[in-house]
Amino acid sequence: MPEPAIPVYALVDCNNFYVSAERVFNPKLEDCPVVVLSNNDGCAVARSAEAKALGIQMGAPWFQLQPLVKQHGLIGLSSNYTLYGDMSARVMQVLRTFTPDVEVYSIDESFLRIERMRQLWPCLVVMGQAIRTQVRQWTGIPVCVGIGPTKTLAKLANHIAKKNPQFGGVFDMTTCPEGELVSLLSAIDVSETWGVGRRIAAKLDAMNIRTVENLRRASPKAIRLHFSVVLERTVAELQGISCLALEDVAPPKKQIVSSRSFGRMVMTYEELGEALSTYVLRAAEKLRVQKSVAGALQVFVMTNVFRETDPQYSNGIVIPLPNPTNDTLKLVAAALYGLKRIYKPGYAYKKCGVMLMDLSPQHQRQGSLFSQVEDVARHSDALMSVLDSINARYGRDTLTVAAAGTRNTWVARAENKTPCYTTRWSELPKAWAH
DNA sequence: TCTGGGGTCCTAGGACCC
DNA sequence: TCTGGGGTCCTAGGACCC
Repeated sequence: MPEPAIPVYALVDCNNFYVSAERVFNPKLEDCPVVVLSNNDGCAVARSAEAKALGIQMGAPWFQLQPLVKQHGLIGLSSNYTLYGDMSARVMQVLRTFTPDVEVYSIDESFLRIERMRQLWPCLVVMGQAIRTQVRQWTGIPVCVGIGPTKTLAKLANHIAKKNPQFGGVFDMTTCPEGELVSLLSAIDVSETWGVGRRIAAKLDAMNIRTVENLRRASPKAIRLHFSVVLERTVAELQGISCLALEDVAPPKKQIVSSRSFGRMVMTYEELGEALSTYVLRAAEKLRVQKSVAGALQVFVMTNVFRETDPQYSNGIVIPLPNPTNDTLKLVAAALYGLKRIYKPGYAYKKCGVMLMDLSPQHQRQGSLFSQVEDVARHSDALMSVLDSINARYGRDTLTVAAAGTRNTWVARAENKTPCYTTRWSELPKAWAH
């Protein structure tokens, strides 16, 4: 009987991912302070090292950064999620050439199970370096690698690799002498721990737990008493006891949300309805990709909370769908019915959205006593697959629904968006020979 | 003038049942 | 005048993540 393997995890994390993805296609962005902005050119959601050095915080509103544009040549790019999604897929593809045991944790990070790789490489740091080199060479994206006996420690190892250039972008906690580890973890604020957010950090601070090392030394029982089982698990993970497994097959989503802020205030039911229908279209597309049907849908609207002197209103409503569906037309109809119930005239709306809930697998769709319903479902499936294939072939929104409107004057601002270099023939980067 | 979007999990408390 | 106990299910809200 082979011994059950003691796990070793690697966390591969792209450096300043959105900025790095933009730099692959525009070398002029190299060495400049660059931020990538959220939807509507609202806040900075990714920052180059130079931008971080200027003191720009995650989530800083773009309009407040204008002085830095003049003083330091700060560049603000509108987000290009098509590009980032495609670049992300390429990075993950490279990781899979090292091991099939890959969990894509977010658009810019993956966990790898690597204990079996020990036999193939002189040591895991060498393997980590090989990953960095290969990803850089094949995609242009710089990454750092953290290695540890649990996911939580691999995350911290990655943090150490990022913050300490002497490690060359790879840090292996499994071979680090205890003394050195203690001094490294003592220098990291407890809030850097995966699972410790603002609230918990404040509570821990009151208990004199301020560094990762402090939390690692805490008693899991005491932590369970003051917090929940989640943080108890985190402490165990810090102590090297693996509680979180690699999830290499992504479970289907339990809810799908689509919402956006508008480029300008929207007053009328008609315009809100057009925006909402557009979001339902997106959500329904995602729903069909994972082959699910929705049993309910929530609609919500809100005014601009930052304009405190404006009259404020926000509301939401859940619309049950007695026959779970992934038919865009039915979902749009339900959403508009919900909107009618909560819309109040006289307010300046800033945002609305839709959430698809009670998702279940499409093939488990409940049968009906009446065969007619089955026929209708078949027709709906056929129509939706035509819709999806036309839009996949000719671009999103080639085929849409009338309720989504055609003027769309409410769409978000995106004043500095780069081309979809990798996903549209017409926007391929051009190379000029001299 | 301008402040993002999309997820998951856990817990407490109420409704309801026997 | 006396007024149980235990279980399940559901939901809202709070915490976290990127």
